[in-house]
Amino acid sequence: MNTQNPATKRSKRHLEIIDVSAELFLKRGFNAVGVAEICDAVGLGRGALYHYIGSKDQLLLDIQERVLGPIDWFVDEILKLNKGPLVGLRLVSHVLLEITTQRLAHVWVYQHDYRILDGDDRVRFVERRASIEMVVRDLIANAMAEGSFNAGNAQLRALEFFNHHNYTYQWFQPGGEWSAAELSAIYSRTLMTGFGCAEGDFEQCEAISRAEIERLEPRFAMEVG
Amino acid sequence: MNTQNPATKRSKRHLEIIDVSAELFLKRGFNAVGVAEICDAVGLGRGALYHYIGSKDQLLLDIQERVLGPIDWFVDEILKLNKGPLVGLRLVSHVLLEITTQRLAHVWVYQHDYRILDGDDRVRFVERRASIEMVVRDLIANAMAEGSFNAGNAQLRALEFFNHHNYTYQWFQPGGEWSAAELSAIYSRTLMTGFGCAEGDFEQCEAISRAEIERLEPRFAMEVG
DNA sequence: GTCTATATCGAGATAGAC
DNA sequence: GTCTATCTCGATATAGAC
Repeated sequence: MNTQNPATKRSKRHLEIIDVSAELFLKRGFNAVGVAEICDAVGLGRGALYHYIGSKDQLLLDIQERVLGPIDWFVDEILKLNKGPLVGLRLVSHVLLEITTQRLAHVWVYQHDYRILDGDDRVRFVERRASIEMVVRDLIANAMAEGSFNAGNAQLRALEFFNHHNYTYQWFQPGGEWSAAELSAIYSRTLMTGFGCAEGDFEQCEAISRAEIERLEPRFAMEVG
Repeated sequence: MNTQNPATKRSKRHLEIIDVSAELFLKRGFNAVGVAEICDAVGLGRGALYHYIGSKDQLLLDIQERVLGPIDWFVDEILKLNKGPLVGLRLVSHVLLEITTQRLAHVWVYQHDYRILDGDDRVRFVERRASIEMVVRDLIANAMAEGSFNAGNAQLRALEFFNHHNYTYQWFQPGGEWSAAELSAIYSRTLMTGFGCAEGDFEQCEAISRAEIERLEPRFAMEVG
């Protein structure tokens, strides 16, 4: 498989197909769902479907883009803000969980079916993922340097950070007991305290972060919607 | 798909096929690997392969058994030990990471391809997984009750515990920087401290746990090997 | 136990009328 | 843009000789 990067603006219909497909892939995985099933779900014949999607593999890339696109945007905003490493981490936590909950099906596919990619698509995917991981690692290294966290291996701490967030899609239930905002606050407290952050520092970080989240929210909603 | 539960003792050859298959599924997923490829990898024709595996779906169940079997065994031992909730959690952490690192390919398949199961197989799988989760939730509830952890929602804390552990297979590299034992110690410290556990309590738990791990190790090796 | 040949099915994708 | 008919391929599984 080797597919072009999607540069074109997608029609409303195309977006609908992408989102419906993600829901189908969620249940049994990308490979187990046939294009016939997608046709039924969106109410189109084979010909019309292929007119939009190009290929089934391209559909996988489009689903991934709807995960990584908003995250990349938000992470850029975080770096521009430059409010210190603790706030930075708290905001990364926020965006990871917002996407997990708002695009749950897409995240399932993103996390599970990327192994189907090969060639340039695979390379691009891995690089993009690595760049977000580097941002987190650097934030953690800065938090250690300024004394907010205990000294330690920043790389391993970053892996712990992603562990803690990236498994959430496995059990999260929309309309259940917890919202993304609540989970982010709880996860961040557990992690930062566990990394040696003082209570007072965390509370201060929490207050600043909440204000920034509120400020960024409308633009983020535009980006995701 | 609906497959019988594997009750029979498996031959050495059969085990080899199961393990080689897990390695193949690791890279591109269960559905993307054909039986032809498995035949090539183990050096058998179709007929001989099917003589051992019964069906490709049964292979999936056998792989899962090689993850859940040792975990169930170890968790039973932990409950029999009854050394308090902190030690219990520390030992669950240990076994989860030992299996993740010693059976990395199997864990990939276990985590990724269980959605292919349906009917009774799916039900059994989910129930088995839930019973381990309940053990952890109860240990956490006990830790809260005895004051070792801050008060809070034990269910959510259990989800955080599994988040932190169960994503490790995604990035763990055999022969890399960290061993399962090291990761377990680090994860447990992060989580317990993050859950409000005092340093001293954790150190005491750590000492007891290490002794128990050493004591159980030979029998665990038998179980896994 | 192991082989080869084959049955049977459903997959992704395309052609070409409308 | 959308449809139906069809192409081509590779999948799991089985049959039956050795």
